[in-house]
Amino acid sequence: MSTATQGSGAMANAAGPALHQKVLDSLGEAIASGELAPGRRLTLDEIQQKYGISRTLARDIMQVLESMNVVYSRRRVGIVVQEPAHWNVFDPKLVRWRLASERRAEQYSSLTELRIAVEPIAAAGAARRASSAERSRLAGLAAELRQYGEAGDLELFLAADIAFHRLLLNSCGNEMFSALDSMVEEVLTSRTRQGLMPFHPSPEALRAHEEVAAAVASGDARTAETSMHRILNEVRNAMGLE
Amino acid sequence: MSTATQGSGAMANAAGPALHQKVLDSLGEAIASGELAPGRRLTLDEIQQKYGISRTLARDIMQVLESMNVVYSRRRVGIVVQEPAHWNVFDPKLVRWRLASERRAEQYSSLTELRIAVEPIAAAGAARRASSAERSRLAGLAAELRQYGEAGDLELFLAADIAFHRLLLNSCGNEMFSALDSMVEEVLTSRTRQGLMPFHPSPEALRAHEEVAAAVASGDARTAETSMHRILNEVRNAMGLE
DNA sequence: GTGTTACAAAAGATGCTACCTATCTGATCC
DNA sequence: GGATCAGATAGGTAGCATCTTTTGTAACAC
Repeated sequence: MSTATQGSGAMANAAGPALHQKVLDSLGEAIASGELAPGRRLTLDEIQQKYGISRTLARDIMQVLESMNVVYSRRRVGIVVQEPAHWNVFDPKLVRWRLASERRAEQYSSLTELRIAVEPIAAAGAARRASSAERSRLAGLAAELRQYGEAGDLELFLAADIAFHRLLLNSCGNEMFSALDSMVEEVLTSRTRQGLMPFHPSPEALRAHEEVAAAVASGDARTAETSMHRILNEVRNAMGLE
Repeated sequence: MSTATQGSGAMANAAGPALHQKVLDSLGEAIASGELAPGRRLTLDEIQQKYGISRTLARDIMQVLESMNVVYSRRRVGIVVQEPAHWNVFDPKLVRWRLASERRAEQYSSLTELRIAVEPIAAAGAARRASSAERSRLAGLAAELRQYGEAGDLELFLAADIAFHRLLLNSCGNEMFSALDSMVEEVLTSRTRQGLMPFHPSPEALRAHEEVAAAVASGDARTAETSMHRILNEVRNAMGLE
């Protein structure tokens, strides 16, 4: 009897290796969107049956959600969706889920405010600590930005803009700032793609990027910071945060 | 034979419910400290035997570490420690592990730079969006700071300082800033306790806290931001970041 | 009759063993 | 040097035992 029913497992296995990922994303999005509201109770059995997965897998997935403080689990009670205030909102998975939900506007505005806070300090850090290769690459990207911006090629402009901001975050010598690079990319991409924040590169923005690059190149932290601040002030105004 | 060895499980079970946590922390600290260097390969079997745990538990724990981008796992290869550049350095668990390691100084300096970036913007946000209860409580905390600071009671001063900065982050209306509150608490606590950054509340700092509270109370975002900046400038100087 | 404590039962996570499968890697063979 | 094959190892499945917490109920006191 102990080995008679083993065969059934093989069938469900056909779904490929990313089963874990799929269920985790599905559950994560349901929570991020509010479909599974805070306080809502789940059980492992429920998850197992809903997604047709094994208990082990359901446990693994819940373990990950618990480690993100998105749910907590207690014996006899089950698995409970946490209040959003407890979530690890810096986890890239959670950011992704929130951006995929109806509430994406809130996530964008939080991320933008975070950029406003972090990027000027990152620019100052880069001016102090970037390698010479990074400094010159930054200047090259600023030149590209002008070129594509004036030519009106939004696609190439976006690519250069992403590269510029990523490089800055990665060369400022603070690994926490560096970890924000993919989120900044997400914001920049979406404001071009989804038109949530229409963007025509203004002469001021182009000039400010060049000033940041120049200040970083010459090691002038204060100017780098204020110039970056100028870039983000436009963003701030465009989003109506002020 | 299939059920003969079931009894052995019960014995190992006596260790309490937090077995998971214990092994996770142990492994996390080993990685954060560099004892398990990037590129180092592990296997589930290894983990199982080293900690005397079951495969299920070992898998759960690795799943969590993988979700933090601290390791990645591939079939036939095993579980590989990631480069620090990929880590989710905003995960509170990871911050805790890094603060527990020999490299805690790096973590403190990253966190301090993050504070310098975020808190002024948070102060501005609070001036715009805090509730009236929050505004008045902030003013009360500023008064407490002066009282305990002048009385020389470092312990009570620390408690009020933590409460002040936490409240500010929690009332600024940005849930990402809010999520940083426990990390700020950690930094404030340690600079008092471990004397890593000796701190005697200066008259300027006391005054700046009051100015932030007053600016938030009156809804003056710009003043709140610059006053908070002044608080952090002292921190910056004290840490020799400039 | 009402409230309070004590105990029993059940629900559900926590942990374990055992198995099979898919996939990658490295060695072997031509 | 390229194809083939064997083995190692995570990914996935099943089922069982245990421990904790809740809840329901019974007994008892007031």
